[in-house]
Amino acid sequence: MDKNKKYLNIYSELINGIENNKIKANTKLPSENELMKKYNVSRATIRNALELLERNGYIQKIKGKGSFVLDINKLKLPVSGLTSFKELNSCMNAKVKTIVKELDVVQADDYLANRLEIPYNQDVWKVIRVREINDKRIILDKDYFNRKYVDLLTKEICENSIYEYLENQLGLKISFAKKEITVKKATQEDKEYLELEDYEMVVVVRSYVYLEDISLFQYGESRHRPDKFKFVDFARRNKM
Amino acid sequence: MDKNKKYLNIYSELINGIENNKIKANTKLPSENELMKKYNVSRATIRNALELLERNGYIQKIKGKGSFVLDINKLKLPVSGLTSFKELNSCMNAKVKTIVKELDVVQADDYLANRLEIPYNQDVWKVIRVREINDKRIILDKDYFNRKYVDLLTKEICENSIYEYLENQLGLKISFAKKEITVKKATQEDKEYLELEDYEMVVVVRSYVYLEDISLFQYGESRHRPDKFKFVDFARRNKM
DNA sequence: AAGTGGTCTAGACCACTAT
DNA sequence: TAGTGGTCTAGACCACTTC
Repeated sequence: MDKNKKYLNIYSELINGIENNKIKANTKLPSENELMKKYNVSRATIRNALELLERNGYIQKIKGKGSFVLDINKLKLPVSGLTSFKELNSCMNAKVKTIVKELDVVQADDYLANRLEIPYNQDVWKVIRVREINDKRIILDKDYFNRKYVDLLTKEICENSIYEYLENQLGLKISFAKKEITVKKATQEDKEYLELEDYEMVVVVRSYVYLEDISLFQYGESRHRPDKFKFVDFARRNKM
Repeated sequence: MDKNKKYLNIYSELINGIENNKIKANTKLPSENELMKKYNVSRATIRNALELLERNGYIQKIKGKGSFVLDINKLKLPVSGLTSFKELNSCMNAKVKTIVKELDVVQADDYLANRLEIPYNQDVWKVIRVREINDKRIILDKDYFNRKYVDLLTKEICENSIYEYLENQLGLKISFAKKEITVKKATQEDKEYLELEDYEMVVVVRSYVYLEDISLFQYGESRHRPDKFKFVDFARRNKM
């Protein structure tokens, strides 16, 4: 763990304290001055750590007063900020299963070429998965990966976490994503794959995911039964 | 504008360049070293400015390479990050109208006391508004404000922007919000106020909005006709 | 007046990318 | 090897809150 990055170590030490309730919500953190002494680092390092805590909704700094610990139980952040399945379902206690319906290399048609910003006919991984939650088929995930960045995908990888494979095995660095949430009439495909009951609509989450070097490498559509969908967002007011 | 904050001035100068296309997408910004010389400031100041640009999706920094300008047209950020109505509808060219259906001070029942974390029976502003987009009643906004922070609200204020009033007239500093997007069966009230056509469901955006001193001052529900709803999010991968 | 976080300076060394 | 952004230090002054 210890990557010799002092501010990250301090950051995670503070997070641990907050999540284990050793540092209580609505109390003050030690001042930046005190933290400097405690960790024997410069103020900029402390500020780097606190900046991360603030950005991720753990604390709120107030000028002249101090850094206040927010109630994470009340604010319950979207855990990762990027992954679709895990992020969109905070149903931690649910029984979850992934069924791979399709796993192919296809050649980009106009639609895909456009979505992935690649030439027509270029190779693309196509992955269609159904997510079962508590034995009900609730989510249909259709994902497309630029083959240039992903040489191989297997059924096993797709049944577990593709992202874990991409990041930990292939060493791809995912940096940001654009997401779009809309509601659409359910298609024939939705009705086939999902247990939609009487619902006529699905929630569609489209994502465009980029690597660290700004290359677009994935386009995905996550289609949810509306009653089971929930998206939680923590947003800070922009400066200026 | 010049608030003597160098990094904010540099930040907005760079934003202007990007938005007016003087600084082109997919090109590199000058290096931090060059920007230091250009603006005659220290590197930390430049880094403060670039950090803001990166956080807001204008650039992507790549170690060893430089700061690359992202295509804002492709990524189209949620404009403000907090306000409900404007943020959730990027229909900029649409004709928009707000109709105030109800504007009262009420006493918190159990539900509201819970939502706003105030004692039972405490005074709360209740505002119910219908939003017309292109002459169709599309959104029903139900907002509740802790009276402690908002002494007076008028029909005129509610027809324009309540937030503008709170921030610019009352000087309230809004700092962050928790939002939750779900889809629910339309209620009788939804059907009454909105032109739902055949849709049986509405998209519900619940927000809890906090001031700079961490006090919760607003709870709101924004109820949307599903076909007109769209939420766009720009998310960065968390460190660690 | 003392303490807090916000801004800023002027250095330094590092890991990474380019060539 | 030279240039880039990432981390870190040791100062300084400011505006704000608390007393």
